[in-house]
Amino acid sequence: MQDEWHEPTREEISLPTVLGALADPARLALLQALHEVGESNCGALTALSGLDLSKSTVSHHLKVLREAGVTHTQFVGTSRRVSIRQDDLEAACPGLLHAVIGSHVHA
Amino acid sequence: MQDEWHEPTREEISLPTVLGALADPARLALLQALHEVGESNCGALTALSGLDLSKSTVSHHLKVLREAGVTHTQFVGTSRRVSIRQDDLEAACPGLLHAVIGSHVHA
DNA sequence: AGCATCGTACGACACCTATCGAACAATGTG
DNA sequence: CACATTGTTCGATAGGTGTCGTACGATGCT
Repeated sequence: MQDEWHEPTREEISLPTVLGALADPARLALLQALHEVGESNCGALTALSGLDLSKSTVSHHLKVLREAGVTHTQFVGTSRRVSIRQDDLEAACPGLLHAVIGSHVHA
Repeated sequence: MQDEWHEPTREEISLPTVLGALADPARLALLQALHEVGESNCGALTALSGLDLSKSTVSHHLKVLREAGVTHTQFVGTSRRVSIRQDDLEAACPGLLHAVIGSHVHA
């Protein structure tokens, strides 16, 4: 496969798209878990987030986060290393990530 | 008609729902206009936001914002007075409104 | 009363989305 | 090489969403 996906550049990150990516309890849970653990792979993230979703669904959610510019994904063997693009998000939507992570998610 | 709609209490405001309400360029534009002008009615808001949308569509968007707990709506004659629930939002999702309003919306 | 104005509600349409299972590709391990 | 592991992709399906036009209701004005 390729070495990386297409992820939006910092300038391409758009507020509505980011908000849309975060407007889902499952993705918020994934983001929360990711924030607590720093970086992780898909499988571990599924467990950490406490979500009961199929592999394909989690893969879909991570894709949405990635394509919105929220997360960065690297290929590591058969696994993926997912992390939050904190600096890029701070530049594109100042304060947003902190506000979202700060709120305890009462869905 | 009645005197007010059902709007969620401060405790009922949920992060995913608020994010979902904000995850639309039209609603962000309405919110931006509302923030600049303080409070307004539906018609004026449509003009101020620079949106080219039908009455029913704007009405729909304002309903989404209202039901998410983002805005408060009062009946004033045949018109409506719409305002942002700044305090409630700050209590439910600290920093979120400021972060969203702060970002210049490049949709 | 009659009419205009402001906004909501409804039905319709096209489109997007969350979810799943199954099939597939890539890599690591015996 | 055969097999297990990790994710992605595809097809399907059910349900949500943005948009519009039209019809309606409430209020104000003449």
